[in-house]
Amino acid sequence: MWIVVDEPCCPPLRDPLDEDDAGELASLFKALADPARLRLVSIIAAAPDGWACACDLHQPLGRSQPTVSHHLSTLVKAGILEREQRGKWAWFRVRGDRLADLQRALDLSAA
Amino acid sequence: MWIVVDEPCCPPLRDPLDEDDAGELASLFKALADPARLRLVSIIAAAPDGWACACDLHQPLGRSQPTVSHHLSTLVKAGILEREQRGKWAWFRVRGDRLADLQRALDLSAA
DNA sequence: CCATCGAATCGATGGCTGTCAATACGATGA
DNA sequence: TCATCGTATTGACAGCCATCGATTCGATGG
Repeated sequence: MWIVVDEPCCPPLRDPLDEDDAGELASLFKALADPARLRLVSIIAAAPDGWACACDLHQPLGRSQPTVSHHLSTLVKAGILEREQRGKWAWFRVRGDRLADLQRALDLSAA
Repeated sequence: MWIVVDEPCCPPLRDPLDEDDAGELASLFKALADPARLRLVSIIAAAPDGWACACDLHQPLGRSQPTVSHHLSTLVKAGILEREQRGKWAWFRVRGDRLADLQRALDLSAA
């Protein structure tokens, strides 16, 4: 009796991105996978000198203050925003290097 | 009696990304905000001619067949993958132009 | 027409998350 | 020290989502 081996439909593929790297990269994308957070990054990036005060973010976003604070914290934890305390105000800046990392990660399309 | 107006902590900002655009962009990022989907894109992009058969994707991913099918469908719906039926096999290709769109969207860091 | 096989859909489930009201924290200034 | 104001945290809730087993769909070949 034989084991009949079907011919494969295609050659085997190797995996160039392991589970750990994928998880790390996914958490970066997840930080940007929300309209409120994207608009936050957009608003902050458009600030004259790159720094924006949290007090100016609630109103244009149309979200409550705790919600905005939550999103800012998420973006900081992901490394996309940088936070600085000035008196009783919190200021934020976009970390362009992290966005550049993401851009580079999307270069697998060039492979 | 006066209404005391505090001086603002910073100049007002304009919003360069409206809610609709943000939602559209966010759904693109959301499609990539999962380790399994990132690895799928990575594996498919690494295929010799750019096309990969679904039958070769379950095993390297370590996920069940329905789960992989669900993720592939998500990526196709987001426009990141392209699907083609060949006999009883489903083949997929990465749409580099959509990834390029994402790369361009991250250019707000250059502003 | 039927058996087979690859892929998609269904139903269920556990976990994650975006949101807000209420509250607590922290810095400033009187 | 106390009142004020900006911000963070807590608690709660509703909705979304990744996952899988079971089933169904669809195409192929006998």
